[in-house]
Amino acid sequence: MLWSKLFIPTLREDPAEAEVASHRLLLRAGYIRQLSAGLYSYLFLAQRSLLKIQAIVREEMNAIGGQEMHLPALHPAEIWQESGRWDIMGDNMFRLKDRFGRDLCLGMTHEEIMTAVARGELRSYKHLPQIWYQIQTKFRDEQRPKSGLLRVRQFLMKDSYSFDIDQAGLDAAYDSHYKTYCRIFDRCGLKYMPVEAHSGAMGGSQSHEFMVISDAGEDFVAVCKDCGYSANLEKAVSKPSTPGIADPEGDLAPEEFHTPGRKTIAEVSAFTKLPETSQMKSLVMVADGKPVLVLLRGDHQLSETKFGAIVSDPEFRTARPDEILAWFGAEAGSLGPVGVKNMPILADQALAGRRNMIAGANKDDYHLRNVTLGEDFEAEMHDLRQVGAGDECLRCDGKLDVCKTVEVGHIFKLGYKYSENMGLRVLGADGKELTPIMGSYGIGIERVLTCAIELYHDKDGMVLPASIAPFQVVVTPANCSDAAQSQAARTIYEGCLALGLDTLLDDRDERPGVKFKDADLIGIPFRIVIGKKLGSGMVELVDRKTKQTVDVAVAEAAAAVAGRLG
RNA sequence: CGGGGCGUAGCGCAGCCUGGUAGCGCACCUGCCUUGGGCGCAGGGGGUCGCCAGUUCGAAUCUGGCCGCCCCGACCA
Repeated sequence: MLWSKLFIPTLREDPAEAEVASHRLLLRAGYIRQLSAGLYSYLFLAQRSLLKIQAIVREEMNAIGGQEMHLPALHPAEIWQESGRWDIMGDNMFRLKDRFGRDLCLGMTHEEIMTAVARGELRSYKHLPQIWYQIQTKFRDEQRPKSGLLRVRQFLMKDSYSFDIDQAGLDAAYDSHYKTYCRIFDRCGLKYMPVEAHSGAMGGSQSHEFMVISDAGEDFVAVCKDCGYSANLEKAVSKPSTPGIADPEGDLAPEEFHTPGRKTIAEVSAFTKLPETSQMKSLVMVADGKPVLVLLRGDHQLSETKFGAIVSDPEFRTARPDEILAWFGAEAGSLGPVGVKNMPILADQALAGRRNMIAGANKDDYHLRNVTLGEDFEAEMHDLRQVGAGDECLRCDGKLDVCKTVEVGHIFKLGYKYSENMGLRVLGADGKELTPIMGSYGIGIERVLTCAIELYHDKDGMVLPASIAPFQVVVTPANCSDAAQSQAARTIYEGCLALGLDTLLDDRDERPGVKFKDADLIGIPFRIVIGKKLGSGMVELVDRKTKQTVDVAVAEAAAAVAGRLG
């Protein structure tokens, strides 16, 4: 295509509101423009790149028997009420009413709709298995859209759904999606890692996320460099580090001591000259309207995801100061488990086997020493702790790292939640009704592009993988008013097209510097420059990533690019 | 939703404190010039100063309210 005819509004300066690299470059390179918070127009370049990503996704989904569909984005409330998610989704779902006052919503995902299609039509086990997918716009009323295309209110998702007669079938569908996702992200040129994930509001058992390591991300993942264990921090497990010093021996009785003004773990640690690992941290939570006392080792953090799963109330909260005072007779900072009778006590496994620790005395400015779980109080033991960097891997004793990541894909074994709630049944070979088991599998299309930019950029702009770049090569005559250069550029451009390359001809009447800067900014992998060397029949082939330049003959330029693209 | 910041031309910003003509750079248009990393010269177009109200002879500037956007936190298939 001819650059002079295209709308590619590049900016010389960085837009003020863009912080993360991908956001800044998408705006500067003329890929996107913002309409409103979390709503972006995808201009020509972005659309080309997104279409390439979608084409890769389609090819790979079709290769495992996926059948593409197109479903409504506007859904009646009833269908979400049937699955129970009308209430669960809360404010994250866009809701509206039609002219008759009927409740509708904009789809955040399509489990309900796919299941509704299936239950109307799938009658026999012979119809299974099925993999259905779509690549469509999803809507989420995010509390805080941010970071350009990373967290938006309207975005493209490939979501597929598998229907199988039994667990083995689901396992196979899950496994083939896992492998397909690896192929898709490989082809898109991403560096990514599959990690064990928490299945969240989707429900279901097994789940993996496909994560790209990036400071722009919002998810934290624990990774073991030695054995490859990796899991979302919401779910990750580890061996706690060894306590700073061994516990005092013996069957000692709790003993009160004065700790004036020492409220935090760190303050009590400094005051007692004992490491934080010698303390019990007491947190007061409110779940289902009732208080719960949570105990952790002093240096550990509560995993809210794990806690929420145990109390099965996603709406739990921390207790207010007035509630704490009423229940404990003391303020936060002097709380402990000894003598607590009016609420359940949940203790983290890291406290098992520990003896004679420090805890709050439930009396302002006092703590207890020699507190032992199982002797001085009883508690339910659970895994409540959030893994921290430096913890030991449970599988191999290696050290765990914690990385910031962006989620580009997520696969779930849904189980029977939707088929059961929504009445999807087929007849089995034995003539009895059976409930199909489902899986659901998503890919954030824009996030593939965003992550590629986060991973691959330099001071001059994007360095996109050729498979998802809007064009593969740009042909740049240095001086358009030079007829020979223009003519040679045209010839090479047509040669590239003839070889099936996505080619851009920069025929703009601009100075060479402008064209070079723009080409670098929008991230086209190769550039053929026609300049003064044309006199000796040569042009330059420039690699965007390495900036390395080689001279090639005019007649061979197109083939040289094609060769490099493989 | 809590905390912070910002709203002046398409983009980046100054002016506001101390009220009186709306400015700069880039981009854009015309002409000349130039042609290997965002050239140069000359001329030109473009802004209800986020919105509403108030104070004042007079408001981009002071006061109040509202709206929008960004960042941190909380939240998040």
